[in-house]
Amino acid sequence: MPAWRPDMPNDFIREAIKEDLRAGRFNRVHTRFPPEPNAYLHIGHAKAVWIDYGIALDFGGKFNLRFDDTNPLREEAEFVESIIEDVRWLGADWEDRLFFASDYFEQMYEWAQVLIRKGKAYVCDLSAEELSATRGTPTTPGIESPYRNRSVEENLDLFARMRAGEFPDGARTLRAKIDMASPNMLLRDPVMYRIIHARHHRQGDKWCIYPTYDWAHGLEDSIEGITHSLCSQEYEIHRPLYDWFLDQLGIYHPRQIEFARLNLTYTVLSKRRFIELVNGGYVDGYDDPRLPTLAGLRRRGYTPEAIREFCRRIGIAKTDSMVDIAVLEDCIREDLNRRAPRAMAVQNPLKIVLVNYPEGHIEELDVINNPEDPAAGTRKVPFARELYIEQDDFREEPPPKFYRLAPGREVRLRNAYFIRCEEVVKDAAGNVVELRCTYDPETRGGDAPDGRKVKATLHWVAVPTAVPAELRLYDHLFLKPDPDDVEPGKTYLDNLNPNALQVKHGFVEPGIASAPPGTRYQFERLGYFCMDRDARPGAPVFNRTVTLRDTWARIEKTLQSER
RNA sequence: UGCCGGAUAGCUCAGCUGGAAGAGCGACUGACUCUGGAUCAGUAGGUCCAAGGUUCGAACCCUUGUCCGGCAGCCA
Repeated sequence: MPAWRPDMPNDFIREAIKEDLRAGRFNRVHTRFPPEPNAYLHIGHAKAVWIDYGIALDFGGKFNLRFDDTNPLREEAEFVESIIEDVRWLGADWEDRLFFASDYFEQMYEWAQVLIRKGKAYVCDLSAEELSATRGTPTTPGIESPYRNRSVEENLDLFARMRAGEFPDGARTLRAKIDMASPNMLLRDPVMYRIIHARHHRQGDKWCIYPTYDWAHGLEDSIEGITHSLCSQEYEIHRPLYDWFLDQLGIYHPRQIEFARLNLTYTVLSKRRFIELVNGGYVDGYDDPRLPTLAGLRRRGYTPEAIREFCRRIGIAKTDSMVDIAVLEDCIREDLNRRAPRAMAVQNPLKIVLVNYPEGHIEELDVINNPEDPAAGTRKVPFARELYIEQDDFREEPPPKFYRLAPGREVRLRNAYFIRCEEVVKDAAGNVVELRCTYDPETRGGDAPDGRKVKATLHWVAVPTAVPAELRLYDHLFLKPDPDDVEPGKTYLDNLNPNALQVKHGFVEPGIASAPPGTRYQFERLGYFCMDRDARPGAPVFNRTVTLRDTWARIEKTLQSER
């Protein structure tokens, strides 16, 4: 019996595997992740990958990446590449075991002949419509096909001719002969092969009959020596079929175990809906940072570490679950708080002038890169007479509990000086366009020698060296936790959050303006940001991954409701 | 009406072969503070869907009921 990590999670699948090992049903662990190459992976797939790979890791076993490419109508090589990239990015390692179900087609064909010879499969001439009509309903049995009792010889001959391309699409199928009255409708003589004259992304025109999922999947697992075939809940009712094919063939028999698929609040996790959102122009492609695709999350600034931590926290459930997206956000905050260097950026600039600061002078201030990580060191940040601060950080008539800048009030500029607002400059329309302030040279670095305190610290960027930056502020894609929570006649699209993306034209400190795409920062007091691939050197574009945890906003809300 | 799952803290979920009810998030309280939005610490919370049964002992096993989800592609 192999050793396993003593500190591994204690979920029901790992328990089942331990039991299999104890009982001698298997003496090793080998899992696989079997995506169909017809879409981009999303966070739900990350959960599956991390269950499959994590279990292999915990039991000192092996893990395969296998493309389940049995339907040439839907699959494309493009998706093979993106899926490989995503799984590798997540951190799962399949070593040299990258496989394609289509490589097993010949073996599957031979096994199909075995079933025909055993009288367990037959060629059926019913059309798709006829087949559907004779399948019955969940509560009434189906009707047996008139072709069900063809001779073995005739079945073998017709099956060979199906393969040879003698029949058009849909003309015939190969069906398993099981039980048309089974309460499990999947056992009512399911289709094993269908005729599809289409070019396969790897097999080209070699085949015109293609195996269905139910027939193929167990065989793929068997061929690869998988021990535990882990899949999502919707395949539970397929398990009898999975077992039936393997038992009839008498070949090596892996064990299928199902877990609940992931649902996340304020978003959707379905290929079909991604397509609708992209084609409808609601988002800008499959790697749009508003989408929970792995490509989108990566572009948004999520790290593989955060996604793995998320998978660890949500665990493995048997029942359908809806996970609060706040858990995912907490994971990325926790990770980035530790790792992301701090920087200063202003989203909605308000210019201030320090009237007692020398004109034309620029000084370099030493600033700590990450208070959570002393090893991150320090950097120089330029300071000057003219600065940008956040519009929200100034109120001409401050409400109670507003401790930021206001006329006559003193605050600290982070890592710099105390400043006091002396004068408010407005345009003809009465809008505040500039603040004239004084600074206290004695407070350089941010502390007053006389020990006086200020109640607020503001972030800022020096005007002469400020670099204009596009800041893309992302929020939840949908307005409601459950996007399907709609009135009759409306759809989930009516719940789209129109402010899921807000573009701001702000400024960032010069030192970060040319960082390569993918570089992550915490912009002090604003949130975590990640350089987008649309950026050009000197013309930065930052995506907001997530805001800082917003305790103050909650306090403010309760204060307001008390009044 | 058939079959298969499920119901545990405000939310989302763990809870192995029966042996003193757990986590994360959220909430609340406090500490600290040059991010009043960070960080850290602590507190509260549950008729384990209901009723009955087996047992020395049941969240767990059995029965019945209630409610929720899934299943009628030649998709995976």
